Amino acid sequence: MPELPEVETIIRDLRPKILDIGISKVEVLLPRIVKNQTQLFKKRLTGNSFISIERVGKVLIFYLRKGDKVLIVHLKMTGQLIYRQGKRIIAGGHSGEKQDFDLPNKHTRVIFYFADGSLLFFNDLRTFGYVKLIGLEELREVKKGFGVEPFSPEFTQEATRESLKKKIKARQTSIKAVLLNQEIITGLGNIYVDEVLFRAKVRPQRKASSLKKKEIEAILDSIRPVLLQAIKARGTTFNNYVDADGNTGNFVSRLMVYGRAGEKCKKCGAVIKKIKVAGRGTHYCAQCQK
DNA sequence: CTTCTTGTTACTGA
DNA sequence: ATCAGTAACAAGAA
Repeated sequence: MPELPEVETIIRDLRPKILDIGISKVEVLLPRIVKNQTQLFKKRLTGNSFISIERVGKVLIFYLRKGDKVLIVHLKMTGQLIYRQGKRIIAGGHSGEKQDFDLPNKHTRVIFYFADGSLLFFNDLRTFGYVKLIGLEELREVKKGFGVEPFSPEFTQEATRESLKKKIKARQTSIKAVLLNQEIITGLGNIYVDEVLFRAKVRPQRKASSLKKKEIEAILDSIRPVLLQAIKARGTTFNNYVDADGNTGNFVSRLMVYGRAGEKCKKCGAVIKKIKVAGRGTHYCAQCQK
């Protein structure tokens, strides 16, 4: 499940590899993934090149040298962007475990061919993800739909914090549902919401409106540290995620609650519980979190 | 066979 | 209009 740290890791990996390299060919193996715009897709990308890559929440934005469109990619649950230097397997690199598989494979949906012989594969087992071209106007609309970026300068500003506190207090649903809502704060998904709430010592099922000022502050203060640690570990591979080199992330061993139901809390030894909140599997320590 | 997995959105009802 | 809750999507694992 790629969330902010995983998407950020992929972008950082891709930048030095594919920027300003000509795109010589594009292959679409599943038209649904490019919103059935295969012809337009090929026409706009072939002979073009990516000049920069940005991220909004969990969405990747690839800016193009030519034309007035940008390419946006959402990995949803099982999407992957894997870069290969031709057919050669890239040795070493990062610390994650090497996923040595052949590409393309049956989950490959789109292939980008670069002028230097390298390849970028968009793989997606469950095909919820997408790769699509949108105009700058639509890009503005997309960006508008997202809330505050945890790593933007404004995130720590007093005015933003006050506004976030107010928004959270006003919600009549669980704090977990609030943190999953990309329109308030962007980038958190099921794994990191559970981790943030553990760090903040707040139970996920608590009603947002019931939280004390100090508890909301603890939550806001926990977001950056949790995400930073995860980025440092190159993300969390729970089942499907791999980075741009096809390597798994290393954060699983550092998870405090997610995926640890029935195991002992690393802080207090109590058994980690698993319940359903906001329709999602939710993990917490009843002793550490109140 | 059933149940579970999740990011996002469509839909429903308040 | 806004908000909240749930089903749906897809494909595989257990």
